Amino acid sequence: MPELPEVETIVRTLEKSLLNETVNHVELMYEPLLETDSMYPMEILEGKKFVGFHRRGKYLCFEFSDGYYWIIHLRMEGKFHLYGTHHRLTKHTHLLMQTEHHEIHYLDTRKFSRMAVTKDPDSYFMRKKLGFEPWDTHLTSSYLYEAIHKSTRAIKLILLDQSIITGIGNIYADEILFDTQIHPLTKGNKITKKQCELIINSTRNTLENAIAAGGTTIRSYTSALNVTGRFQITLKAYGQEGEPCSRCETPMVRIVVGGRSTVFCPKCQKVKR
DNA sequence: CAGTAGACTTGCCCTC
DNA sequence: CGCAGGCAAGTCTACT
Repeated sequence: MPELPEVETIVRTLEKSLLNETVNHVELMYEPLLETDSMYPMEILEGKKFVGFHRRGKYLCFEFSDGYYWIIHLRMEGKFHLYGTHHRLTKHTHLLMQTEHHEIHYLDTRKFSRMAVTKDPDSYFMRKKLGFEPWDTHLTSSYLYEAIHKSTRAIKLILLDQSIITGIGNIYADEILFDTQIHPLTKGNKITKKQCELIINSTRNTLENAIAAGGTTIRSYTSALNVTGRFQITLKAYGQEGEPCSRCETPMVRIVVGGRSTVFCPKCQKVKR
């Protein structure tokens, strides 16, 4: 499940191989992956050169010559396989892109991911209503407090709301709440300004550590391309139901918050209501 | 307007 | 063993 650290890892990895390569051929085999309001078809990228590699929230953004941008959201299982020579396609390979020295396969077993080609990435991301990047200097405890102090929603759902802070998914939301010892059901209007500061610091630390480790490896998910789960960070909350809390040994508990599976320590993360 | 619920998608796991 | 059903994820749309 690629969240911000995984997307960052993929972008940086692809940059090493693909910078300045020209696209010779593009083929989108499963057309619904392209958003219906994409400004251009995938084939427009033929003859264009990879000139920049960016990330915005959980979106990958490849910059091409002549001002084109290919933007992709991997959702659950979108992934790239990069080959030096021709490689056979699998039934989950939905896009093929050939450059001078590489063959890029895009796979998505659940066909859940989406992509678009545009010349105006700013307005594209504007429409997605993304909040601040975790390291944006505008993301302060005052901003976060103002954004949530009247909200009746659970803090867990607030962390997943991409319009406030962008990049946090279900895995890191649980990790951040465990780290800050905040109960996931705590309402936004019960979060103190001090806790807002803790949340921001923990978000940055947690995501930085994950990026340094090359992204989390969950189940079948491989961090990027041919790089498999060699690196793996230890998750203290997500998926740890029934395991002893790493702080106090109390068995971790799983609940459902807004339809999202949520794991926390009932002793360490007491603050509620 | 804020908040919630359903749709989308499909492989996997569990129960019957 | 086959099958039905629940679950997982992030985002968008529709509704209260």
